[in-house]
Amino acid sequence: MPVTLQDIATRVGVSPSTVSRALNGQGRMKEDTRKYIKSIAEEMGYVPNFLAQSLHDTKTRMIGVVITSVADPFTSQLIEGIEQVADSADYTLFLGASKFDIEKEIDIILKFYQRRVDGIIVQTSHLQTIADPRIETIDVPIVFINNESISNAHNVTIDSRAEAKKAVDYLFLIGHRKIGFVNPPTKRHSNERRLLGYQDAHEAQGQIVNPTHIFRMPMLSDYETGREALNQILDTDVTAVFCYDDMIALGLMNACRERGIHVPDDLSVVGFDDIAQASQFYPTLTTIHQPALELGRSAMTLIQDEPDEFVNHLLECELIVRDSTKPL
Amino acid sequence: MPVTLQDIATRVGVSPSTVSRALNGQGRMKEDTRKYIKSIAEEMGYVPNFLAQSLHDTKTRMIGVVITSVADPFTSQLIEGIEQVADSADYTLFLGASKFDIEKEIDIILKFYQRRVDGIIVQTSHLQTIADPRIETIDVPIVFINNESISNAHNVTIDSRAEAKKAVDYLFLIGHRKIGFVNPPTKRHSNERRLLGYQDAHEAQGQIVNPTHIFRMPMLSDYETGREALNQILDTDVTAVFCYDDMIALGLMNACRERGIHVPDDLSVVGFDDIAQASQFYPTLTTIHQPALELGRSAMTLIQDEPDEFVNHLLECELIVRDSTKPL
DNA sequence: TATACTTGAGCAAACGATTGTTCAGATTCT
DNA sequence: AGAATCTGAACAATCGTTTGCTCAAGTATA
Repeated sequence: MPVTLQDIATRVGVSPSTVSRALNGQGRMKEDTRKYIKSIAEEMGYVPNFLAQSLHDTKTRMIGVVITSVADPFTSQLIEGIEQVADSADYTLFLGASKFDIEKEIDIILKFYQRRVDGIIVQTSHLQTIADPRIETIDVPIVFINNESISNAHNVTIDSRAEAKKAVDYLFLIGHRKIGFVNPPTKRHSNERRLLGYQDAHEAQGQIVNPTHIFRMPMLSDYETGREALNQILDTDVTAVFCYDDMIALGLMNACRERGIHVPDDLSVVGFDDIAQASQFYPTLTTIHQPALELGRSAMTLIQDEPDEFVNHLLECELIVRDSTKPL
Repeated sequence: MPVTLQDIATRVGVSPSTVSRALNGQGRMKEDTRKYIKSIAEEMGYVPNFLAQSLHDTKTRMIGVVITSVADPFTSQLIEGIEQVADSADYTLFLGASKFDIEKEIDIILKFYQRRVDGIIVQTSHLQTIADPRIETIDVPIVFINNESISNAHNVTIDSRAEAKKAVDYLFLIGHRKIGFVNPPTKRHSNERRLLGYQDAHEAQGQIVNPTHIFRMPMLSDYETGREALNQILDTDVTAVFCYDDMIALGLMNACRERGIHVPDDLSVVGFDDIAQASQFYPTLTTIHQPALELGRSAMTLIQDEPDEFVNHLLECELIVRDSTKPL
C-alpha cells in the first residue's frame, strides 16, 4: 500500500497534521523539523493521495472528454488541442468514446460526474435531441464542441452552414454549375447544416438545387461512403462534388482512380476538415480547414476560466485550395 | 454542490448509513423505507461521489494510459483496443501524451499514481534507459506496450526484429538483392531492433549489408522523413526499400510520384504497422500488420487479471502484400 | 518574579461514503 | 406476564488529507 501521512508521522514521531504542514509549507514550524520530515517523506517515497485531497477541497483537476471515436483523425487533433492546454494547467484528462451512440454518451458523462471532474468537454454531442433529467442536474461546467446551440452550456463551434457555402461558392467561382453533395445517412445536425450551406450557395447564384445532385449514402465508414458514392455520381452530369468530410472525399478520389476517372480533370472534389491526409493524398485535396487544435484549446480554456455566463465561441475556417479542384 | 448521502438523510429524516444501505441493498431494512429513500434519492438527482467510495475501498477503477502522441494513427488503434476492454469492465481511462520525452513520461506516470489509478499502461516507454527511484516505488501494476523487456513490469510487445526480418525476407524472396532501410534518427529500441531484423535477413541470404543502403534520417516528422529519404535513395542502386514505419513509406511514395519514379515498377516499398492509410493510399502499401487493437486489448486485460508473476506477451504480426512491391 | 506574548505542535472536525457494532422497540415463545 | 428473539435503524470508526483551534513550553517584557 502507498505511504500515508500517518506512516510518516509514526516514523518521525509527530502527528499527521504536522507532517502535512511540513510538506506544504503552511503554519509555524521549526525549520529543522520541516527539513527532517521532508527528507523522511522523500525517503519513504511519499506521494500524496489525490483522492483524499480532492475529497477535502472539492477540486479534482480532472476533466472528462467525450469524443465520438479515437479512430477519427479529426478527433485526434481535437484531443491534441485539449491536451496542450490541460497539460500546461496541470489538469488530467479522462477519455471516453461515445461511438455516436447517445445512450453511451450519457453513460460516459454520468461516469465522469461520479468521478467529480471539474469540467466536461463533449464533441459533437447527440444530446440536443433529448433533455435527459440525469444530465440536467449535473452542476459541472460542460463545453460542447461542434454541437450547435444547446441551452445551459458553453459552446465552441464552427459555422458549418457558412463554411459549407464557402466551399460551394468556390466551385461556382471557378466555373462549375452542376455541383454534387455527398453526405452520410446520419441525421447529424452538422450534416443538415452543411446541406443548408450547399443550398445557400446555389441560392446566391440564383440556382435551384437539383435533388439528384444530393447523394445521401447508406450507413458506412466515411471512406467507404466516398467510394460507394462514385457510382451514383457517374449517373449524373455533375462536374464537381462537395463532400461532407475529407475521408469521404478521399474514398471518392480513390474510387475515381480505380475507375480511370481523373481528379480534377474529369471531376473536381472538395472536402471538409483538412485532416492530415488531405495534403498527403494524391491529388492533394481542396478542403475547408477546420481549426481542430484551436477548437480543443478553446474548449479547455473555457473550462479553466469558468465564465459566469454561457459562452458561444464561433471559430472561423479557411478554404484551402489544392490540386483536387480545377476551373471548368 | 452535488447531492450527498447526508442531504438525503436530512430530507428523509434518517441517518446517512441508512440511506447508504437503502441504496445498495445491504442489511436489514423495512421495504417501505428502502423504496421511499430510493425514490427521494432519485428525485434529488443523487450521484454517489466516486472519490469518497474509492477512498474507502482503495479501488478507483481508473487506468492511466501513457501514449507517445494522439496524432499518431497507430496510437489511435491502440487506445481503441484499450478502450474496448476498459469499457466493458467499467474502467475509466486517463490519457497522457509523453511526446517521446522521458521527463514528461515520468511526470505523467507520477500524476496517475497520485490519482491512485488501479493500473498504468505505457506505450513505447523510454524508461528502459534510467531506473528512476520515483518510479520504482510505485506499487501499481504497469504494463508496457512495445517496450522490450523492462524488469519489474508486464510487457505486451511484438518482436520487432523478427517481424522486420519477415518484411526483408519477402523482398529477397521476390528477387530483390539491393534493399534499403529508411529509419528515423531516434535511438529507439524498436528502431535498433528493426535494423537488426534487416541485417538478419541479409545474413540468412549470405549477404553482407551495404552501409550506404541504411538511410538514417535527421529528426523530422515520419512523413517528411520518407519524403526526404528519396534523394539519398536515388544516389544508390537499391531496387527496394524497407521503411521503419508506414508514414515514412507513405511520404517516400509521395515523393516518388512527384519525381516521376513509379512504385512498384521503379522501386518496391515496404512499410511497418499497417495503419489505416496503408490500404487507402495509392498504390496500396505492402506492410507488416501490427495488431494494434490486440496489443491494446491484451494490455488492458492483463491489468484486469493482475497476474502474480510478470507476464511477457509476444504478439505475432502478419505480412500484408499489396501493390507497392513487385518481383524484380 | 509575575505577566504577556510567541512559537511549535497536537487535537479534532470535515470532506462523502461504507460497514461492524450497538441498541431500543416490537414480536414471539414458554 | 416475563424472558428470549428478531427487526429496523442509529452510532461510530475508517479511508487520507487539510486546517481552525487549542495548549504547553519558551521567550520577552514590565
